[in-house]
Amino acid sequence: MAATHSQGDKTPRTERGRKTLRKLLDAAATEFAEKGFHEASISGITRSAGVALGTFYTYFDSKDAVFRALVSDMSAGVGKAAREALDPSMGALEIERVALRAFLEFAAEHKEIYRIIDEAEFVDPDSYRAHYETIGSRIEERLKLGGESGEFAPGLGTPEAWAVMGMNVFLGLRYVIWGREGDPDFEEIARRANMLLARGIAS
Amino acid sequence: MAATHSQGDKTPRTERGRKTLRKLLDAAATEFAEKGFHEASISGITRSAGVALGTFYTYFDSKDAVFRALVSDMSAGVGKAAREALDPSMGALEIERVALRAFLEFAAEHKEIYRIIDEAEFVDPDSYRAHYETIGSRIEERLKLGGESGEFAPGLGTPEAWAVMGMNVFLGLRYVIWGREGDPDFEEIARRANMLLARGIAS
DNA sequence: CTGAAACCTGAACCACCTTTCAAGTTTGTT
DNA sequence: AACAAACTTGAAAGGTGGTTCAGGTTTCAG
Repeated sequence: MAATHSQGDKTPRTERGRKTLRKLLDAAATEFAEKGFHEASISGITRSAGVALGTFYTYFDSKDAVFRALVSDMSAGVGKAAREALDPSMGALEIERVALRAFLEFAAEHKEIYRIIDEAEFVDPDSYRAHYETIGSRIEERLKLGGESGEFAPGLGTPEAWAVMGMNVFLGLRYVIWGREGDPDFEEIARRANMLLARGIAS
Repeated sequence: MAATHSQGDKTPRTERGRKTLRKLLDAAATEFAEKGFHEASISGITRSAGVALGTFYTYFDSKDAVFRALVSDMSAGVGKAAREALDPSMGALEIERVALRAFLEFAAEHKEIYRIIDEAEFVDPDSYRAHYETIGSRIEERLKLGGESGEFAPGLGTPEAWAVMGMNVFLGLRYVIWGREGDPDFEEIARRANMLLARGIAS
């Protein structure tokens, strides 16, 4: 997952190099999540990684480059986590419920990731867009599959997929990132969202 | 709408002052929307406003301050536009459809606003959160009203409200901000989202 | 008309940070 | 062991842009 960055030829060739790169990526994730892209500094990253300032440029061409590397790694991580939680033998509706619950749990354990991906809207718009279009396509596919199996209405498409994605993201924002005392747990949230999805809100 | 900013005592006292402040706010909105908060510069703002650099500090304490002033003005603008499109005599479901269509149309005409409010997540997190919590509360209220009138299921609350808000925001992102050739029009989007809301997606 | 307050000006100050580089150290291969 | 390539170092170059300020101009109440 950390192999295909294809920027010049900065890939480390020795064990020591690989370790330093890993330290830099971890430090960068923390630094960017804590301070945001612009407040974060390379010297902060190298300090917290325990290497000299110049070492950074052995592995990355620029501040933007390390941010981009992080976004694509993390976007891949989200996708992987979602795929692993799902089991094609489940019913279509059940899949959506489990996907949302898995998403909420993943978000809760990786809040940094979400701050970084959100900031990509401004620092690296292409990756940001690619991230949501990939997820949207995956949801759309699931909806179409559900339509074919007869569990979902026929004719569902991109608008419904983006509606579902928006639901999920905003429930994550409200109940994971901004969660409060006394909020319902993730299971309950996923259940209610699934109810909305299944029957709508009309009486 | 531009009266309550309460930062120190920088409110203009003469006609000339009010005009300069307006010019600065307009220029700042354009500059921030085009370049984003960090790439935008005070000197760019004052240049495009046609005043000297130092004049900026007659009206704002800092770059952050002018951004905050913009966010709260714009957040208020969004709320106002939504309220004006709605008519309490409409059915509860119809209200949601019209609200979404109005939101999409408003977003299409004020794309700058959305870039600025999104960036507030990083520059002015409190305003960002306040923005969505206000909108969420308003939706929740509508859902509860619909529940009382018997048009909606009883027991709808915060999770459903945030789900609806997320739907709307992401449909705006996909079809307004990232709209493509051949996309369905806003009326069609609102109709499909409303269908999902009414009956869900189960067959 | 007149003086004080409001407003405007733009050069200079200043703090901060990304990026470069020449010199030194470590690693791995022959 | 010995050498080249990989890696590390940190001082300093080079920029940027927010913020200040002392001095000038405009406004407006009395």
